[in-house]
Amino acid sequence: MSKVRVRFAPSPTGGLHLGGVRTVLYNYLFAKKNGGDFIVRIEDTDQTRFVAGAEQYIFDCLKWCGMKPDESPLTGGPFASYRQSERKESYRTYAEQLIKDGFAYYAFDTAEELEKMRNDFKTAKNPSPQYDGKIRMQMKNSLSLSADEVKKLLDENTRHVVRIKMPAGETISFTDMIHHEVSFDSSLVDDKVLLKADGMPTYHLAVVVDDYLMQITHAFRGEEWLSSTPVHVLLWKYLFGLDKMPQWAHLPLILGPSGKLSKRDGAKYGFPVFAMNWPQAPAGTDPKTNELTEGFKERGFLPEAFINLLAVLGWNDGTEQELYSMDELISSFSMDRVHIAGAKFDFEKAKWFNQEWIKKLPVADYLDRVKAIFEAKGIVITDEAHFAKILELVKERCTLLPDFFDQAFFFYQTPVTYDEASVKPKWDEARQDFFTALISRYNVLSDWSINSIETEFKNLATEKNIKVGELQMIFRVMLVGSKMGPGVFVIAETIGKEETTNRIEKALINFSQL
RNA sequence: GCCGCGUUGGUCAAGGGGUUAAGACGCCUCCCUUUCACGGAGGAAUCACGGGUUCGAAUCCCGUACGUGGUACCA
Repeated sequence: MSKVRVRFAPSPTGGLHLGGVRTVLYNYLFAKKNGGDFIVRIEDTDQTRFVAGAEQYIFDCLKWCGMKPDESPLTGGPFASYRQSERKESYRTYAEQLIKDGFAYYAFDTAEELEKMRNDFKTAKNPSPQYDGKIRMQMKNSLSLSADEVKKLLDENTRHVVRIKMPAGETISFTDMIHHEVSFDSSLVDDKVLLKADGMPTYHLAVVVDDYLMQITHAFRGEEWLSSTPVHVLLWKYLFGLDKMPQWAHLPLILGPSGKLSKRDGAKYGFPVFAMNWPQAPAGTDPKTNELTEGFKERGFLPEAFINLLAVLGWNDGTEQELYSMDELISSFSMDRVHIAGAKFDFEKAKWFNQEWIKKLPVADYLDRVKAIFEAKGIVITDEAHFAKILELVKERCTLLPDFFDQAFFFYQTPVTYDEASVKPKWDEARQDFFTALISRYNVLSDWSINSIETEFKNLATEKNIKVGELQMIFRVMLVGSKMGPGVFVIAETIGKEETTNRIEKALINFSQL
């Protein structure tokens, strides 16, 4: 038996969104689990919507997520090319063969004629008439026209497409790894276009031919493809034999808060829908969408968290485990535990995954990204080891990467404003006296460690007969500006003796006005 | 309209004839901490509806409703 080969086939007409990433992920996990190959091919047959740069974008996303393909347009491999536009000729050959065998036919109808047909046959009961067995003899094609007429049209290079001739009254059934047995009545499926007038194949012809040529064993895709699977099954039967057909798995959809998750206006939900920023909106769409769409990466997600949350949205291994690394996913994943029903995406839960991964991973893993956030806000990090210590101190209170700035900026910036409302009720001469004395004590403190800083503080409080608790709160506001952050004495230790006493002094001046 | 697929708390979900119907997110209360968070202990909240089958149904069957996908020379 041949090795497992799965493929992901994005079309470069938009960003790589949640559903797309999860589809890749399940493909990837299945391939890795079974020691097979994971290949990526590009479905760039839709010239009018093709977006330059999209291919690179998709690969950048996959790379960020940790899913490097074994074969792809960018990595090469034995079945190159992996771009459908570069395989154009082979599709034509197969289309001609189908016609020769009586499974397909030429259709010469123009766009106007098709539109006319749809209008003429449109009724309340049938709002969208199909080009199917019931009406194809009334259209302009090699079935309805005489052989001479067809030859003439062909000789004159009349624009035409190739359509599949759907049989009447057959039940087409197939096995899906998730949905199990699925069947369709062939009379209800239309004569799909296989080869477009420009010579490009449609998805229907291309998947079948490419899956065959690239020896794909398992084809996993979104559930939106389920309805067109009968066409693909027939094509396999006519062209290569059902025994060579890959195993199908139609993955459940990821839904938005109200209905389907749409790629367009990703801003609508208040959370990203793309893996990474998608720099160009698809050509030909609403100019309104032509703005920068936010990605999970840019929002401050860790790839580990992003992969993890997507993996368990539609699959679980039956245990209570929720946090999985990529390696754990590979060993736990199984297709038969993928859910049938679609799942609503919950951003709150997504954030929880990120928070867990921030806590779980060493800060070194994301230090560079956080550093960039600080530098973008004007804080230059010169001592990375010190920076790492600070991140370690605040990591458990960060959900998204940008939170590190909000949680740790005060290590680098002396407060300019203070939470006076908290200090004012407690502020009096005794406290002022205490902190004035504290400066002198700290100035002569030889061991600037958290323990001695704290001991000195508490000793002085005892001497002055003031409760330590409220002094700590005031001390915190002096150092941070507000009631936030890790333990006060850790903060003092981290910013150093000089900065600590400076901040106390500065606060003393401010508080004297209270 | 037609065809396909689906339906366990607000969300993700386990459970596939007998369970007090797990767990997680979110929400609420309390503890810890005179900051926030983390952590800990609790709480509210669920089998879409109607019929069967069965001693017994969230689980099996049939309808209905609702949701969702397709119905393009888009993928």
